[in-house]
Amino acid sequence: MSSSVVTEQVSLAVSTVVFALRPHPRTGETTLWLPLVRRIREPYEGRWALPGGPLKAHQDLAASARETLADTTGLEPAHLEQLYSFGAVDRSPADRVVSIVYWALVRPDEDARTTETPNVEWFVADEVPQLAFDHNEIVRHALDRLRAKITYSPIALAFVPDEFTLAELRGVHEAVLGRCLDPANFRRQVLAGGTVEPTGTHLTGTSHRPPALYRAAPREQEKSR
Amino acid sequence: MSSSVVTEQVSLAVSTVVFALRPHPRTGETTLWLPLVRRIREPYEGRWALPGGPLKAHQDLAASARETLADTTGLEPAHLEQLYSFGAVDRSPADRVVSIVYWALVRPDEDARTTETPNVEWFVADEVPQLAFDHNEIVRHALDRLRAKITYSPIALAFVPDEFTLAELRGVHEAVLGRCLDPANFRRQVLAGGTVEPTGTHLTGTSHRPPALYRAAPREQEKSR
DNA sequence: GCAGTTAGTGTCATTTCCACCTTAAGGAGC
DNA sequence: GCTCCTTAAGGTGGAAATGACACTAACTGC
Repeated sequence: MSSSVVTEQVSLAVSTVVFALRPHPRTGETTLWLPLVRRIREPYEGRWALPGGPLKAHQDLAASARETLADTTGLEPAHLEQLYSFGAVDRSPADRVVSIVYWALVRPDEDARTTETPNVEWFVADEVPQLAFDHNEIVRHALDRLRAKITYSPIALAFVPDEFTLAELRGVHEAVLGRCLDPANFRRQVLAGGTVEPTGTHLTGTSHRPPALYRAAPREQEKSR
Repeated sequence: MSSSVVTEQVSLAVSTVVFALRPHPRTGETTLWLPLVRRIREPYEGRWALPGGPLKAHQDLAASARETLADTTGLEPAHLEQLYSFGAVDRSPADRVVSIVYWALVRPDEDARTTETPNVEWFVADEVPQLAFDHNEIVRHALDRLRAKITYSPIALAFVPDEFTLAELRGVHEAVLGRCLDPANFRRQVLAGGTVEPTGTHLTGTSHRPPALYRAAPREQEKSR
């Protein structure tokens, strides 16, 4: 009977898909990257996997995601949001693990502060190797969500510094969606949305017409979902 | 030490918010209802709560939701989808419980087959009493999601029988959104969407012009999200 | 046949979206 | 100084989607 109690055990983990923007190693275009952690024990020892860890009893879900991120990669993302929970019975070979997965966005300045260790490495999001568990499926899920959400939500702001030009913001959209956007129409849409406001200053030293700087507008309410 | 192991324990439950359409007891307009289960032990003994139960080690998440639904309410929903996972440390007084919550839609025919017991009762979704745990917040979350999703996804089909008139389908949208829709514009949008196809037959015996019957079109691909 | 009721179509004004053009404002080179 | 080049910023017009509403069609009940 005691052994059946052990097999009835379901353990709970929290993992995170972290996205940052960096130039693609071959094309040079900015694209999505994500950090992976090398597994140092079975199952899937040696394989790359999403950063994560077991949920502690005294910790909220998002707090757990933040902690393991800080511990393993040194990152403190600007945006963190629950993605989905994965709980297929056979997703881990021996034991039963349910993973609550978050996804996060980090700014370039934060991104540069990543801990560099042999067991943490960044990959182009669309070219990740074969991962441990069902993590390839999870990454796919996160990419789909990010690309869908950027079209109707101002999350792109989590990718840019406090003050930014509309061209920078457009660059984020273009990198995420993987296609060019009309500068004029993009400008209109963003300004009409009311999610950004001009700082009144301009960026100088650009060898062409200086663009206006903007910042995130104080939002009155944010739809979670 | 052994007692600290006990407090480190996190248990995992799966609950479901089930929606069905029924006439409002006062106004008579069809509105959203959901079944609640009376708690028969502490904590929150006697309070109403969402149907749910602990996750078993051999069961997928959705399967667990289906099973507890069948056991407690006798329902087999036409649509079942993961909503969100709730894991605040203080959401259950004594122990630590993380709930993975699904939401479901049932057709009227299925709805009528509900098990009637003193411990299961249906409530108007916008008028639920104070519930156990954070279940009021969860219901609010599910309502928001349903109302958002019905505007860009053909989930309304999960509320109607195999063959239906466009007026019925429009009634579903109106009940969920709580406002009237223009019949002409609704028809155009639905037909342009390609999610339904005419059966070629008409509904007879209506004491006015017989409406055409439709069924769900075989969808090539469905976006999860 | 006529009234009443709902199904289904047509129309038109308004808005949004999208492609593209024009002008503005700087620096670099001469 | 002037011209060239590059990017910012705004304007324009056509296509498409949206929404309000009029109109015709088909049936029942009297």
